[in-house]
Amino acid sequence: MAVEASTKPNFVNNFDDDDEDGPVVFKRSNAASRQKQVNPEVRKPSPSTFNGQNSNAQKGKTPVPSSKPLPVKSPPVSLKPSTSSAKALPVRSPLKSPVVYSKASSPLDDRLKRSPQQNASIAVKEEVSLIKDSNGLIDDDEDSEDDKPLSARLKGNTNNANKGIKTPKPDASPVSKVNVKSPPEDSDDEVPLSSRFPKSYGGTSGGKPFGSDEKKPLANGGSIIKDKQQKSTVVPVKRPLDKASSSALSSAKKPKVSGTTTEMKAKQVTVKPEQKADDDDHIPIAQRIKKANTLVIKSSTTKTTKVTKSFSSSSKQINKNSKKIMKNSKYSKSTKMLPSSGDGQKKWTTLVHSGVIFPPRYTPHGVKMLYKGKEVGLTPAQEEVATMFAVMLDTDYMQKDKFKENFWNDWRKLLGKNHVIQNLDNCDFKPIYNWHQEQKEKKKQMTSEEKKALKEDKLKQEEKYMWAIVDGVKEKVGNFRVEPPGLFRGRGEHPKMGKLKKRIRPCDITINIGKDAPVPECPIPGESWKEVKHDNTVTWLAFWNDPINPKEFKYVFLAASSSLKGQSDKEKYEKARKLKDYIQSIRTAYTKDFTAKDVTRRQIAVATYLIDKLALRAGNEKDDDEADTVGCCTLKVSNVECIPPNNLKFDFLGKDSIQYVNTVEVELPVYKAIGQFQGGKKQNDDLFDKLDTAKLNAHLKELMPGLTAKVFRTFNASITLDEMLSKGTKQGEVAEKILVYQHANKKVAIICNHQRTVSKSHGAQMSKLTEKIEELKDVIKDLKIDLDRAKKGKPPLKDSDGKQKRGLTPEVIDKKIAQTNVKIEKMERDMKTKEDLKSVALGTSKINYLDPRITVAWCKRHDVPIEKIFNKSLLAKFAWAMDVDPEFRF
DNA sequence: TCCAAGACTTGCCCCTATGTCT
DNA sequence: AGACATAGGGGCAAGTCTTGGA
Repeated sequence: MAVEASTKPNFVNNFDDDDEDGPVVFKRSNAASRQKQVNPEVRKPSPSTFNGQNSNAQKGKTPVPSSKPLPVKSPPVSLKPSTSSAKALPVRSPLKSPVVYSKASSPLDDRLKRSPQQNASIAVKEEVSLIKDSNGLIDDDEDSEDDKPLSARLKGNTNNANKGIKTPKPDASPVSKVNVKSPPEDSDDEVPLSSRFPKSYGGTSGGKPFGSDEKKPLANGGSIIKDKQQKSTVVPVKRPLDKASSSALSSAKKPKVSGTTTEMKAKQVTVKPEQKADDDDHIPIAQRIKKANTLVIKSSTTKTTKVTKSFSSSSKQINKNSKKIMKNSKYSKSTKMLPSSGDGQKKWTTLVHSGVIFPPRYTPHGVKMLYKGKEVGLTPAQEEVATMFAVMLDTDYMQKDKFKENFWNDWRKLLGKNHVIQNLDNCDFKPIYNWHQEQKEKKKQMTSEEKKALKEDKLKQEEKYMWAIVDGVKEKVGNFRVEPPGLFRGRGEHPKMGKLKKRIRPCDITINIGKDAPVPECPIPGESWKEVKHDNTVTWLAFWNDPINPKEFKYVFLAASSSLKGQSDKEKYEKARKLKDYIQSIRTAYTKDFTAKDVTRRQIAVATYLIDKLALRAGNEKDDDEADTVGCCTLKVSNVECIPPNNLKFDFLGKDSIQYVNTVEVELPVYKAIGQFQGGKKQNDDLFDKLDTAKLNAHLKELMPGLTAKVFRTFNASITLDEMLSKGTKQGEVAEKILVYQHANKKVAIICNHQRTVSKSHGAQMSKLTEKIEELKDVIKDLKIDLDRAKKGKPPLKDSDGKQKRGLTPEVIDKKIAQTNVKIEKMERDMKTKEDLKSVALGTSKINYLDPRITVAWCKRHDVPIEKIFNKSLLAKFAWAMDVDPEFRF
């Protein structure tokens, strides 16, 4: 149904392959020069053989075809007048200015009592541990066990008595305190299973009592290691279990390609200003009904009766901030959300955008690489690819044979059979590498004016691509830049790493745009889009097939701050909140099924338990041409070790080949079931051989409409935050409250196993801090001596320069000692925090798992300026959550 | 019922701008 | 002013889940 965008035949394109001869206007982007180290710590300087160097920074400016301003009319309804370039379109503002909240929301259950959980062990990569030990300061409850698996750190344990560190430990509570009180039956339900565990099942185990910690989802992290496992062939055995995913809620998705169609000749765009939030005229009745249902469900929690109490300082801050953002963007924004997408169909009514921008064409640098010590001339196309490789000489990819092999296979095709270069081993890319380094250096040396000019220039070229007009509202586009060519950098042991990711051309790209909107002009003269669609059941603006895996797509979407994304974000969290109402029965159900006779049923029960307790991902099947990683449903026998009496040790590579290592005490029936599932299987066989994510999710949907495995992650993350914040926040300084927040954030990150590589300079930084602390301690020693002397009427000691110190009365000295002590304490605290978080990534959970309303409400309740927690982008992304009632609880 | 296409979310790392310290 | 540290944002890979169609 798609319509041809342009009438021009493609044959003209002189786009890329033909770069050499290419008259084209492009320059390659410098993406290729970006180096990513797989493992920075191991990074070795370029291997002898290939020495390369880098490519050009192709950041050139792409000649952007003249773009005519869209003939968009500004909707009369725009909430705020836009400024300047805003073209009078209303742009959704990230924040609503007046932060008002309602008092309506229910005080919410504080029944969520959960205790901390976990223990586990991780193999977090480190290099710093040494230092840590020497410092002797890194531990305190739960915070400093860097070498432990992330999850392990959650435990309250750690007998460290905070060597001298007086960190106001924010909330030792939720994590380390054992929740002894036995709440009413259901009180715990909303809490991650793990938290309840001990009570319910008091797993004997000689192991440490499950105690507090283990109750929440255990997580943990580990080093980033890759390993390869083979996929065992699974013989899916079906189970009658799931009747066509009953869930009324689910389903109902897109009616495929809507009106793409032929007639699309760009007409004048007429953006309808009208519809916004509540207009569902365009929604099919069936959906409206659904929508209505949804609303009912949500009503109690979501609706915020606007009341006027604006809350103190924080609110002001928010206002201020929002203004700032608006000012920056120069656009006004509407504050209303789009109508709930309900389940689906129509995502927009009118859509106008400018398409995508292409990376600049490759500009040959002419630097010759060596083959067997002699210079070799390459064509621009050959040189381009050689350069992609050369710039990666100092990355870990050079240690990977697969990378080199794949690169060589693709490059040699370009070289041709009879080329001088016959193998990679005799290649020396160093000259190119060196050239690239020089280019980088030059760029660095540019004056700030030059840099600024470049930046402005780029902005000017890109401006028009940055925005889309959705239903009359100006929204930011996310990734409007087409990915430049480069070598594929797969993570872990990806079988395709090193392959050439070819240049994307207009004829690879499908555009999706409103029927009445003008089709974006193809920026490459003589070329045309592959197709132009008008599908309003989807949100993408453009896509192309991934050159590495043509079966997959790369989409251009709106930015995270857009209403469309905000809406679905909100729905995600609402679904997770809904799980609260079902969690008890779900847990009861799967507990019962631990001993079911039907194996599939038992596997579903155990898998659900693991997903709930450990926040594991679902674990879809993967192809052989992907890195060998697993999730819950794809765990291999070898990934789980049974340790009597009832502990399970998990060790596997999860998403992004991040290692998950965690030893956890489980309920006896689970322990036994795992043993049974392993029985008679080989190490590499699937642990859950009767299960896959489709079956699992179908089952979950029977328990709660719309429930899928990943909802548990959101649920557990958010509820953990909510609980820790509400239990851990005390009266006091804002800084202390922020610590409480960070602490909770960290815990969630650990639960979700969100890791990051330890920075290269971490060790050095720690040593430096230690040194400074030692120096200050020496200062104190001297001061004490002076104090002593001063009290006896003697003059103070001479300073390091041998000069006599003056004016040191005992009072002055006392004061100095106190000040220095404060300094030391702060440094020690900082150091501890740093050590603590060196391998934990806090951002991921903040962006994806923590319901922002929890944060906003907490900020309001405790007078913490929201921008202390959310940066500019998060404020924009979570605009929809800003007016939440301060009493909101997840 | 199964598979694969399709759409969207999640996740880690790199680079750059900015802030802080010396 | 230069060195260093850090936050933020972009980039893009890698997941999850739904749906259409055989």
